[in-house]
Amino acid sequence: MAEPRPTGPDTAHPAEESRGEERGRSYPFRELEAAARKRWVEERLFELRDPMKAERRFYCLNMFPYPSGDLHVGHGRNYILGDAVARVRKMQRFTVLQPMGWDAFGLPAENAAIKNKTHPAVWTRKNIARMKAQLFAWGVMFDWNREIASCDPSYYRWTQWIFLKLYEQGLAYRAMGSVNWCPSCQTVLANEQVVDGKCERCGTVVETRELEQWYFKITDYAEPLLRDLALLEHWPEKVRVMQSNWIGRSEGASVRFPIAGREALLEIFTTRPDTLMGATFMVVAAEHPLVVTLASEGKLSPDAIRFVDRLKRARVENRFAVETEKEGVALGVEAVHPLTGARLPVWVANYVLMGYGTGAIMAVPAHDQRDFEFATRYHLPIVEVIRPAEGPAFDGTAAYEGDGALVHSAPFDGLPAEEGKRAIVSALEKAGKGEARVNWRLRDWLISRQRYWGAPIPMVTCPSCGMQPVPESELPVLLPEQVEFEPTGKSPLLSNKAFLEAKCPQCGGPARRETDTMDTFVDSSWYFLRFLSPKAEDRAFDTDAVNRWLPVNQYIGGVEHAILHLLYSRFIVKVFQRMGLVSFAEPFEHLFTQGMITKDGAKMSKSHGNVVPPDALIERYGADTVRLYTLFIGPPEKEAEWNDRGVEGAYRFLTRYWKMIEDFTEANEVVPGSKRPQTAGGGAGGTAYAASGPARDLRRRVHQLVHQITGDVERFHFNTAVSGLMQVVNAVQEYQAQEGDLRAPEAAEAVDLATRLLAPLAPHTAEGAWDRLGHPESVVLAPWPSADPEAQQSASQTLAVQVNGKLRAQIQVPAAASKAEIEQAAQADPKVQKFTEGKQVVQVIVVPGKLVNVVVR
RNA sequence: GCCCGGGUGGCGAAACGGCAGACGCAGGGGACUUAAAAUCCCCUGGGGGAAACCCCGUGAAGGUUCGAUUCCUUCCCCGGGCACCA
Repeated sequence: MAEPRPTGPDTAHPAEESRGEERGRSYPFRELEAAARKRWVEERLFELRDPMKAERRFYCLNMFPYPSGDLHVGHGRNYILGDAVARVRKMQRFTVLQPMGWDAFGLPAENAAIKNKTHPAVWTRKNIARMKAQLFAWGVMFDWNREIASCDPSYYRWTQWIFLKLYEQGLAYRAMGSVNWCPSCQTVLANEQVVDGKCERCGTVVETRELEQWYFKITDYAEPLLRDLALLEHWPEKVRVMQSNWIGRSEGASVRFPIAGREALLEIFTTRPDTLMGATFMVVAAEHPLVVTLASEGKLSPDAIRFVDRLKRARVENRFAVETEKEGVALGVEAVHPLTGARLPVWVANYVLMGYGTGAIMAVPAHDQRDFEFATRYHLPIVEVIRPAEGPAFDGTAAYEGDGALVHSAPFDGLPAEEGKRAIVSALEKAGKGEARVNWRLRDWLISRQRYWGAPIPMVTCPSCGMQPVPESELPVLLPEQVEFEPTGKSPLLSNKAFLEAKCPQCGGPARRETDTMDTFVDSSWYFLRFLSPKAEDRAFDTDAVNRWLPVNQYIGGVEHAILHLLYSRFIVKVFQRMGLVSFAEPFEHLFTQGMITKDGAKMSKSHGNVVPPDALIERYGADTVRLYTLFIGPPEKEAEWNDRGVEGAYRFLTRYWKMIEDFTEANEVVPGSKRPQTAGGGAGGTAYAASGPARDLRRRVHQLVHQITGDVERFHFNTAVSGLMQVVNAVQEYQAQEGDLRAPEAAEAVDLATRLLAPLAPHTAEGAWDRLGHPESVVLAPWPSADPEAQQSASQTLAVQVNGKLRAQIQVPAAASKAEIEQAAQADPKVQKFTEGKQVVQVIVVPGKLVNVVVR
């Protein structure tokens, strides 16, 4: 994947004369864009040479894409935002790393390959070339020397190495379990890849199967993963909440109920140990070991057998339907209450899930609505044990789930619920029947896939030594080229004999290679570390460079990765931190999730037929127009509707900007690319500025806008930054209309500032303008302007005057006017007097620089 | 059900508690042109008025405040996340 030369893709457009269209003439974007990109590549302006030499580093990262083929304008938003941020930081004198890579393993390549009878590698490489050319055409500049692709053996070798490290730590294990099975993709899926009971990829309803699979023990890290969300203050609140919900911590108690007449214990988890004395029966899930044991002993009633079978089948078909009425069957066994010794019947029911807690609950119908409904239906006893100090208590029509004090719970009667919890838990501890416990919703990460296009899991099974990891020195375990990858439900790698045969690393005897491949989320959980040493052959990543450059300063991507990718990446980094391989706890400092771009109210997709391809737009208006419109369309974190007419507006603006540059250079006889001394620089000293008049007004306005735009860019408000730039050009135009030319130093300064502000947003046009303005250096290297606070000041100020909060007049006062003078001027205004006449002025509020409010009665 | 967002002109949207609608799109009028395109100028939230001006207006209703699109309470609608989670 690595390019030997520091060049962009060779499909870049040559400067081409516009065919018949008048557009290209007044604003020659084709020539400008070709020349600018050529210059950036030739001058290697976007390459990070030595990571260890960077003084002020800025790591700007876009989530690397899956190479699915053509990019549309929605994808573009992501890269345009990142590019704008990177360019601003560069102008602010940061050493910037903005790399790009390809999340290149995965099912679509395989499916496309099956359809088109090509190899997934061929399809993937073709798409990468295509997408790279598109990115280049957008003027999005990455450090292509650092390009990586997760399907490249030089990369997945280290994905396999990571697997081995996790295996060494006991964090990778193989186990039997209920797994999500997609019958269409013919593979297992992680919990995170199942959305509304359907396969995230293809939308097929997912089935549950009992299979032996590989897992990463992410649950070991549940606590730090949750706790450290607090460190991510620069992440959107929304994403942190989603992660927090997904990890799902709940505090409560683990309680063991002996089963009458058996050795077995029924262990449950509850968040309400205070209601222990109100437990009147027990419920287990259909898949619970107790049910399995009873079935194998032939002790299940025919009713129970039928019920359990039906439930299991229903779960396969529609296990996510919540509206189902609560149903169950008594198992014919009894649990013994750990504190009272009471006998509680054990039921199996549809509303208890094996996947959470222990798959068994104590039912407290008076204080849990689900238990209440079940108890009512099957006429099970209900005991009230919590009663509020005031207000409605349990009344027999619905469960009371609120707070209160314990009743019918001797010897705990009268205790407030919180104290009751503690007292009951300690009583359980004393009796050896339970203890306080934290329960997590998070499950282990299922990483094996029975598909071809992924990194092979580096394990072998030896008939005499058992399961053995492949030694590091033998990595990578290469993915064989010759396989049948038609999905059969079994790994395609089984079809390649040569691949299957391995040598046992322990005894040297014949062994069999693991044929599952890894979930592609493993590939993407560490790629951001690889960019610092993308070609290293002796290690996954360079610890020193990574410690210097991470956490990533700005990570940008779609909110659809809020859970999966971001959680896994955080997990892997935490594992590495514990191993001493990295010195930071979190991989991404600032996270920005951009909104989707829709067309005709829907997400762009081939099936909707509403995809807006960028190529024709770039051909017609130029990349800068597309960039500017994309940034202007709305707040970047929000969804936005694409509007072709809006593109015209951006084009018109750039045309006006370009006319401004031409008028300016003509009026001042500037020679492009000359070393002519600059007319003005951001607040350059020694330049004589007019004290008043249109030139002074222009300067003030422009400096105010520099201030505004700098703040906008800092806060990702690119839409208002573009609007601010439009106002700069409008101000210059108005000035020109008034004064007739652009020869004043204030005009020169305005043109200079406008160009530097434009540089990150419409970089090609700004580059061309910068050259016309006489700068020998690229605008990429120009300093970001700073607003002169003094220039923003005005000699007089316009204040709004309100009477009782209603706007009534405008007054002009000197900037230095005192509060008393302002009050007086406001009350002297005839329009104000109209409303204050005959009334008593109670109070006058003066907001400096803004308004005056005269309060009358 | 719980937790996040969000509701502002014809449209995309602006607005540290301080002049609601910046900037742009669309629309209307005009200039230039034989004409069109492009470009430039003016108008463009609703109502009243000849005008000056006045009244209303940020999903709804209340509240806090000299002043609320902004803060608080309740409710309605839209988008997203989680969900028989014990």
